[in-house]
Amino acid sequence: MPLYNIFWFRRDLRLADNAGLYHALKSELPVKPIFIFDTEILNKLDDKQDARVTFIHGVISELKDELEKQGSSLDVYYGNPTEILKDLSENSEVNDVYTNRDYERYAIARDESVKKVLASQNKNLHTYKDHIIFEKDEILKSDGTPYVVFTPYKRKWLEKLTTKVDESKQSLSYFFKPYPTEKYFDNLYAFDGRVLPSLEDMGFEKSSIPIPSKTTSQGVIRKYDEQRNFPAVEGTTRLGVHFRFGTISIRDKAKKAQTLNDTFLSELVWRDFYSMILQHFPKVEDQSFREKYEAIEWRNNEKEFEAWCKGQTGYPIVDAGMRELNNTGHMHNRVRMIVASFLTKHLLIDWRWGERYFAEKLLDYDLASNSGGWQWAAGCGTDAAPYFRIFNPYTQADKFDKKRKYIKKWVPEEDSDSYVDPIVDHKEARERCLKTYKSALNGE
DNA sequence: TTTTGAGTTGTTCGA
DNA sequence: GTCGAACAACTCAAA
Repeated sequence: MPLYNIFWFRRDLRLADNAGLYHALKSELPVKPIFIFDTEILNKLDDKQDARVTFIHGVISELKDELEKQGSSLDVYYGNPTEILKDLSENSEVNDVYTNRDYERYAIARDESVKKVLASQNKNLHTYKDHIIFEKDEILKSDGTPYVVFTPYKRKWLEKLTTKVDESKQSLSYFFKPYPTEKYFDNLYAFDGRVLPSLEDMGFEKSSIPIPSKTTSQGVIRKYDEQRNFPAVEGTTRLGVHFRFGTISIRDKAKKAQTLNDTFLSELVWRDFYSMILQHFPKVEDQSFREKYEAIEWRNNEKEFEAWCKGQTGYPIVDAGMRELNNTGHMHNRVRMIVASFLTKHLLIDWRWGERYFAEKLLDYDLASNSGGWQWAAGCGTDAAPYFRIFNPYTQADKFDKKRKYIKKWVPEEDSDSYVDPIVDHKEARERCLKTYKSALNGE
């Protein structure tokens, strides 16, 4: 019986350019790939037709097929990762476990306990950077502390790209270089994988929400800066869900962004920025980065929250966005800002309520970016919009959906009697918001 | 240590 | 219709 290493897939569901898989395959021993449907996460999902579960299930099934074509397979488990890896580590054929790093609070705790369990068998958990370009301590100010303002962070991030780490002659940044994982497929362990549990086995049903393609036309990226603000146009890449689950490589896309469009590259820097913020300041998961803002007296009216969720606020651009989200698991970025501003400022509902709703619905939900974005909108974040910057939903619609194509698609009744009246008056809500924020921040 | 310049995505008002 | 200033001071980054 040969000794082998385990490669544990998590948020890196691909074979190409996968850092941890590459390192595992380069180790001396054959590699057995595994995936775990984590009950700690799945049990918290209320929607039994969660589109992300359907998506992951499909991806895992494909991954298993691909590995079988390589003469190997994928062992898929359903349960608590620490318990499963404890059982596996007691097998004397298992040497070490390889995986890619995950930076969320739950994942960090989970990996710590897995590490302990493995250590009790004198086995190691080897972890690698794969999900982002730069980790939290790779981009720091000259005094060694983290940036909390985006622009200087980005400057340093771009500078770092050009640093020479090795002597290769390639002009491609070292940090964008792909891991030639496929070259080492011979080192995959030959075995018959366990039977893949069905969605129903895990208490879920197939969702009918389609997943955006992972191939984006170069044209979209090339014109990203011109077109990204118009929700009626296919001007954004919709790659978020693929970054989230690692079905594409961030290095590969960053490399393309570098040559095709600075603004798109900038969005990928934002992704690293908010990941870095979450790593250095884990509290931002559910607390305002700026403590003063915890003093805001949210109105938190549940009826109004429900109207917002359902897209029944009487503000066409807001309702269009929420209905797009509810129906597709996606919302255009410009509209995300508008609905977030509306919830926190017009309705004075705690940004955490909105953040949780997005977490439930968004295919591309990512804790770091989601809490970063919501805190930006609420004004309580790192680099936040000043609180008096309150989006006017009418002006935003005129500017970015001039022909009302997007609005008409989701709110066809906007001009008819059947459309709900505005839930609040813009001017009154604006003044109420300014007053509420002002008194909270002045400690009154 | 002090100083200086700057900060994703806006809106409103009045000239 | 267009334009600039005010919004309200504050914190951060870097010299």
